[in-house]
Amino acid sequence: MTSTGTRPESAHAVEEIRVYNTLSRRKEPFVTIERGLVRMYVCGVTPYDSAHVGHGMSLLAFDIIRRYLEHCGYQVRHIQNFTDIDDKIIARANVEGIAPDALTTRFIAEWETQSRALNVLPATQYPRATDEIGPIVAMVERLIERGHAYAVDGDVYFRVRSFPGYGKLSHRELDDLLSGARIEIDERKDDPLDFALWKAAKPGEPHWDSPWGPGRPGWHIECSAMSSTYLGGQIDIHGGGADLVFPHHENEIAQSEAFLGVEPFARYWVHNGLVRSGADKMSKSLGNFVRLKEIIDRGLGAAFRLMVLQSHYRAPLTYSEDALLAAERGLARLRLAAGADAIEAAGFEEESGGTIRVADLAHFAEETDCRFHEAMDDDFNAPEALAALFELARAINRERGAVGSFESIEPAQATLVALGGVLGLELENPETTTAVDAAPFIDLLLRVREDLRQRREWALSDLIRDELGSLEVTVEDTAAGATWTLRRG
RNA sequence: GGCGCCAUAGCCAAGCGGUAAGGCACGGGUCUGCAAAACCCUGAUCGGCGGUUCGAAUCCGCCUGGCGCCUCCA
Repeated sequence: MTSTGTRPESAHAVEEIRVYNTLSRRKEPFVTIERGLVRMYVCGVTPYDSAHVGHGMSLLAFDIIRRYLEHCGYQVRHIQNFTDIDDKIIARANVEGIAPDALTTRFIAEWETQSRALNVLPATQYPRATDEIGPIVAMVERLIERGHAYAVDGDVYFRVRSFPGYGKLSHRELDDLLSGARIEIDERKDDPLDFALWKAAKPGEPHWDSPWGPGRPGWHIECSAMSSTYLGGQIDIHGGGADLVFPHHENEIAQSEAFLGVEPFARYWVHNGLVRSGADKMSKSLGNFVRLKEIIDRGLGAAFRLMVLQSHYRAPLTYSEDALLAAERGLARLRLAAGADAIEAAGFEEESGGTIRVADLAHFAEETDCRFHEAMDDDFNAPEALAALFELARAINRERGAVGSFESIEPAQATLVALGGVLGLELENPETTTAVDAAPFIDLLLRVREDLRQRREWALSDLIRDELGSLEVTVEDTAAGATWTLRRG
């Protein structure tokens, strides 16, 4: 590593970061509870089905935020949960005729595999709701003691009217919520908006013992409990998709603040925009989703990350096959600029007199570094940061063509690779699906072809290139000979 | 019905008061036996109508179109 792209670990540097807070609806200076440490809780998934592009967007958005904070010298304690018990899990398990935990184990494993495939840094811990029943029950008991919750027939509900700040995150009034009239009236509840903390088990359902009888946690409480267990009381960042603002995060605030007696529960509420498929939100309920697996299996994981980076994390992302392929092309150009292979293979001759240009490029790299950090400091504006990297890449490629000496572009390449790395882009190690089995034969074919080219037998030479092309092998002739790459997709 | 968001070139997408980043595609070049890649050149006044301002894509109002949340959801 070079010193390029790193930041001083001083408080001055980190205080330049501004983060948009859903709670205040504005960008705020980022100041952590404890200097140098970020306590971050990001809502994970309910593992009852395969992850789709929307989950990937959230995963990447927070991975990028985390990487940048670490780059700025913070230690990030990152907790991501699995809500591995709820109605959908039970329903799906019943359909498949397996136990709920067998189902969730499968999808959690899948999630972890895909997370790795997308080059997402592993969270510090991945707690599961079913492993945290003790803390959950304790929290519910405490809420009852304090008058914030009440038990009815084995269920326990949070008394929304007991928490004055209810609605502050999603900026709603209780009465406005009621007018929505989409809530089933349950006569047993004090208020229709009261939500379940604990649900009595129905026959055949998974259950745990509790002071209110056998049952399971309701949605929302598990996150409050896990956050408290793994991060202590107040935390710095609580994240998730924009669709979690209400009711999930609103309810979490009510539970956690009522429980902790501390406000705010999370200093920064960060929400990523939702992925759209055409005009609509992509979701399982709409059935218009693309599975993450499809993208990863096609070797387009890094391209997907670039696609996500090209739009702001808070803005909705319009997903399309075209956009994904466009990102793949862009990624290839960044990698070309970052890589040393091409220049060596091309065997450009050293030229003197490139000094001034080299100085220009070095200077440009410094400016890029500045622009990159300014963009990322401003609420993680990755599209702007990435734009700077693309311009640097063009400058490098231009320089390479003009001067052709590796030494002249190496420092700029180091900057490009370092900054790309901050965004989780591995520009040096393309995820080539190296066909080790076929490689010797392809090399042999190209050697023969080279001989044909020497004899100017273009027809046969082109035939080999075309045929290889139809076999997903792209052949490119350079000044130093032919190169080949295996196409993906 | 309530709350909120968005509308920028063919597509994706930044900018959010000082006169439009970037990516992909298209077209024209350079290079190449040809091709590919790379590089160079080329394209928008920012949904519509008013208003505020010396100045607005950026602020305010109205209109049109679309989306999200209010029910499971990253």
